[in-house]
Amino acid sequence: MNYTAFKKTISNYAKDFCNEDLLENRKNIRIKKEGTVVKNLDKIFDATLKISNKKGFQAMTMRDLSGEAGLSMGALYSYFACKEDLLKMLQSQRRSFTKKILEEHINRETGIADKLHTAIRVHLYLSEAMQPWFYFSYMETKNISGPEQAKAIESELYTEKIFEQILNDGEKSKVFIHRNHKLTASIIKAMLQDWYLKRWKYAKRNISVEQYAKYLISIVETFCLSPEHKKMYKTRGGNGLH
Amino acid sequence: MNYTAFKKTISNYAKDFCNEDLLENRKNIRIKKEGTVVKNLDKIFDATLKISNKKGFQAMTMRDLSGEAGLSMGALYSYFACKEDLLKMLQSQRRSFTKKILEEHINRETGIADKLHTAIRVHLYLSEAMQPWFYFSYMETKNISGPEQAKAIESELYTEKIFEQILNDGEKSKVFIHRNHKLTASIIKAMLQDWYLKRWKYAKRNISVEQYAKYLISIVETFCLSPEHKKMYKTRGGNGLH
DNA sequence: AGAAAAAACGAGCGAGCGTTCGTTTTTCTT
DNA sequence: AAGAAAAACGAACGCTCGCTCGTTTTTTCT
Repeated sequence: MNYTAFKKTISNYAKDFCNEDLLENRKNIRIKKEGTVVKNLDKIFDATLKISNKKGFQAMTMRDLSGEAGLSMGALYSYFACKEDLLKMLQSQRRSFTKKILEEHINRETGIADKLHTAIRVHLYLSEAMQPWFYFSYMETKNISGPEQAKAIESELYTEKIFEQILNDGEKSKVFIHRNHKLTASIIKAMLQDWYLKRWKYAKRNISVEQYAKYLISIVETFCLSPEHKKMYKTRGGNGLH
Repeated sequence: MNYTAFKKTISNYAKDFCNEDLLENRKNIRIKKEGTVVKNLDKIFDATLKISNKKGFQAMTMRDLSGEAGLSMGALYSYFACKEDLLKMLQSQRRSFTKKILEEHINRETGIADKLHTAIRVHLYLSEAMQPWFYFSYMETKNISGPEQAKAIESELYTEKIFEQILNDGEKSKVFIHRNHKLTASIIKAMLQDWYLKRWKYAKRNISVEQYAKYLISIVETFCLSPEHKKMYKTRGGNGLH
């Protein structure tokens, strides 16, 4: 699946998901009409990401946010109780969305090598579609309160575990050779993160998310795929190098 | 060279270097005795990194810093004019030190493959020895003022360029195969950065900097080394896999 | 259209920030 | 040991922050 197709499928998905997520925080929001909440929370979240990714969440003032979101100070506080709650809402919404999409795509695949491809590709596509949030989440994790920080770290390790599991399963069925899979999974995660942490760099060099995905997959396969499977894969249409 | 040996050589180095760097900012420091300046700036820098890496530089108050460094508010302001200047001093000192050490080690090597090994290894060792600063520098870059931010980005691209150059030279002399070296250099950088950005993770798993270096080198070589050189290297004592 | 409900508004509050400077303590000099 | 120079001190200042609440504007309902 290419990136354009992927983006279409998730933007349909996003609408249903948003309403679902709202129910949890509904009690803390003073606004009655559902439509208004969705519309304005969207503006608020976008503005938060835009400002925070420039100067940091802590340095963003509520006056900055008011200006960028096009809502008065008073209006803002109809949607959340305090600055920290705004962050909590934003984090929990995006995190559960990301998890859901990622799992669905991986579970759809049956072959081990395909699972690895898909995990890498979908993670990259997700981080491309929601780059501001992925960047934000990475950069702000250490500045947030204890319980929230724990959730962010757990989420990070969870993704890594997915890769480790795939590599372990692949070794059992002789698709991958023996390696330190925990370490390889860490390194895959690091390479995935570079895409959304340094987007400015890749944008300037005109490297598309598809190209990056291909390259990343080729590195991992060169390192992990067993010799027999390397050959199979080559005859199936190259491994995307160069 | 193992990490312990490396650390010894740079701590000797650091003392001379510190005095050298002082001269630049000497005019803004109200304290006369050189020894006092060196001692207290060290305390101030350490405290800054400790607090900032917990809650962010912007969130660190001068009262926090005063407490952690063991100096009064008034005393602090004898060493820098304002909070932002403190950051500038810290950044310029550590950045030029890092650059110097890295270059010296790489230039000492003559073989292309050795240059690649050394570049990876020394960068990892440096980031291990100065982990708080490397972490700080990465996390705070986006929050600092224009000119300082530009220097940080330039420094990031500079290191990447070193790797790209080595890979290009290596392809010419048939040590490395043809790849997109710019992209490979990016990815090497990403893997190096993961070491100091997620040290808590690697510490918990008891992975030493030497192990990580070995693993990283093996990934890069599996991907880049030409078939003939892969064989040569294996007979010379393995490539550190598993 | 007019009344009631909902949403948006923004000046103002107290707390806490970066920074200053008159004073006290420590160190050096003779 | 005493006076001078250097360094450290910390209460106080002006300003900006997160957040509130009485008021105004917009939307909904009959």
